[in-house]
Amino acid sequence: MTLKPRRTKVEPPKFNGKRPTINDVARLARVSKKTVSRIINKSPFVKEKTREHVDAIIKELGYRPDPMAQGLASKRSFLVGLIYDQPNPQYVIDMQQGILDVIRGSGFELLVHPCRRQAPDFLQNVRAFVERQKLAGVVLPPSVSEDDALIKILQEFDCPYVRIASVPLDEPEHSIVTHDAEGAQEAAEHLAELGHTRIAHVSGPDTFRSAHERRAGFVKGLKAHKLKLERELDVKAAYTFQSGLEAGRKLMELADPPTAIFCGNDEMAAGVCQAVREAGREIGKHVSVVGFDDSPLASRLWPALTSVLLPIRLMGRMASTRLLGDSLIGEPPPEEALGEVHPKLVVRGSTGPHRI
Amino acid sequence: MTLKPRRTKVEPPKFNGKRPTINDVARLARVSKKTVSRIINKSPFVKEKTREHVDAIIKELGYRPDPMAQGLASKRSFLVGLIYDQPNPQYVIDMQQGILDVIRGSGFELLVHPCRRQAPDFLQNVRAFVERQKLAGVVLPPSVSEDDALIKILQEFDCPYVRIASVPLDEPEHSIVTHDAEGAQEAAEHLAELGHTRIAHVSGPDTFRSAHERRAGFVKGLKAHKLKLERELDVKAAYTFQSGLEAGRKLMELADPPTAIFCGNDEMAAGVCQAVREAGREIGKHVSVVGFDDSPLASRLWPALTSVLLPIRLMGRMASTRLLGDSLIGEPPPEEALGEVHPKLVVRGSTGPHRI
DNA sequence: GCTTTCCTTGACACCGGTGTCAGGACGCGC
DNA sequence: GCGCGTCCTGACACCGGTGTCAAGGAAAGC
Repeated sequence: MTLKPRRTKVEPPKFNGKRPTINDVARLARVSKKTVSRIINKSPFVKEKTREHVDAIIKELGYRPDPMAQGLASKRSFLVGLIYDQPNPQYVIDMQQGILDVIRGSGFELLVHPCRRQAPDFLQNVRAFVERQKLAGVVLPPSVSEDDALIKILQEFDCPYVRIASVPLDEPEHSIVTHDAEGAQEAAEHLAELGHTRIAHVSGPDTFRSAHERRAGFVKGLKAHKLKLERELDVKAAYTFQSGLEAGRKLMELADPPTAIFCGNDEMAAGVCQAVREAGREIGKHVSVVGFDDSPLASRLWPALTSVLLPIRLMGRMASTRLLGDSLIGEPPPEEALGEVHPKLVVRGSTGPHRI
Repeated sequence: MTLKPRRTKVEPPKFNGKRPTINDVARLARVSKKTVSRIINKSPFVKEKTREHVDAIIKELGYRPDPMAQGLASKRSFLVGLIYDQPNPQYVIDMQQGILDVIRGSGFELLVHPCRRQAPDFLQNVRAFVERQKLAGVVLPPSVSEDDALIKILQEFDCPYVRIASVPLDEPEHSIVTHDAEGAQEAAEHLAELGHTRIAHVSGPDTFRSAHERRAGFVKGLKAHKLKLERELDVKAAYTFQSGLEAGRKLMELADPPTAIFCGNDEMAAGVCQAVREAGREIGKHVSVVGFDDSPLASRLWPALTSVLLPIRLMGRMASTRLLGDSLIGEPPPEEALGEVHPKLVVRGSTGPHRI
């Protein structure tokens, strides 16, 4: 309830009781409103001296352009859209936070638009959203980033976009690549090096490209150790806890159950852990489990989950930096200017050496 | 990758290659644009026949008013703000989802605005946000809902708001009450009825009213069973996993540690569970643990966490229903029209009878 | 010195709606 | 038939910016 006392309210000098407009600035600066407009838009065709003079008045008045008016006139808003179909709350929050890290203070705002890609009106819905809001750009995490029809619509409306994908796309300037396969490969090798040979995989749904990538990287990692993914140890699930639980039960019921399980994400890994326990076996001892995402959940489980870390917040920063580019004030930190990230395995208690 | 085939694109009849405007509608309907404006704003001063005629043209053209233009002219946008300072991702996601449940399809959109209430520029920041965007309304979950200075700013800009609070406020028409104390009381009684007498509490930070309420309700529940909260069993934490872990360790180091622990939220409960395990004791057997929120985390832990359920998504629906009221199409479901919710204890494996 | 060219600025229409207010149509009482 | 109130509609200015284009002034070329 008690907070530090705040600075006394800094009342910005108001004009005639209300917000100053571009007309007020123009009048006081004795220039046309068009010149003021040029200055707030950083047009290069303004004499240095004029700019300084007007900038001073702008600061004095505390003038800030009205986004609605700008939007109406220029047919482009200052809203960034985040369109997603993601079951994982932490992913969404981190992504939002990353985008906000970048746009904060730049005059842009974040509009969130969850959707269900499977819904029959998905495209109509997104089309209406994009068309009406005249978005400054949209960030597309998986799996919407993989929807070609959606991309077409965005192009049709000249709406800039950045796709976040697990593999390089044909338009690198509009994408952030996460190389999921590398992380999965690392996970497989980690388990193989612990001596496991009967290693199972619980994969995400077909509708996610990442599910394929993670599985493929995993298989590749196994192959590097002369192992392969047995058919009965290759289970499909849905990136949800419940589906992981069911997949885990199926694996535990096998005549010769696996001693290690790599899961396509942490939610499913949590479900698998529960199934392992139900079967009376101990995580990290009888059965090693690895997740993917390194969500907070991973460290809250017991034993804590070994998982593949994806720097989602950084990805959000990268995506919005790409999107807005020069519209932003100042140079972005170098790491944000990149277009790729690499997953990293975080080893915790849920994986341990194979016991005979 | 494979999705059900979608309906073929329903191309809305466009006007001259671009979106139809109010002028197009007016011209085709042979009325003034003002009359069209009246119709889209559901003004009662329009003859039934005129309305039908114009509505037909609107539908035929697929006309939708431009939110920017409406915003500029009416000085009010169609954006709903969610201003929050919440460490719990699941809370935020659920709240967002609840709001979106209601506004979807009504032309409103959701703008997210996380902030740190402790930051020196907190008020300036929110003020700028509200002033510039001319929000249709804002939803204020705890703890920002408890900030009187913030409320004043919103009133100053005539920005409608709904506060979500753990106790009734002095403006019931602008608030959703969650009665946290009831849930905490229920948790205390549950533990007492299991035979526990040395019951600890790990509370949230002072900056959250809910932390007080939950503690107070808990104490009340104890009192009903002639128990009281010992000073050494009353630990303050910060609603985070890490702080819960530290609080749990402190409790486990006591000469006479508690046999049951009620935590102000699930994150802290997860930390406490970990501390209990570190101390070599078993959850639900040697030490019972109860959380608050019933977040997904609760059911993913092992044993699953007994927790107090708060219907956050419903709260989000209620809040936005209140906010937008008549601007929404159709009647809201009765449950959403209410202004109160009541927490409910969900018993799982983390609590069990006291053993001597 | 005069013309040409480039740079800088402003006038004005326009973006797509809403607010104000005046005026026409209509029904009613006398 | 006239006056009056009610109901409905449209003309027009306006919201606060941006796009277009032409003009003014300075610098460069002859």
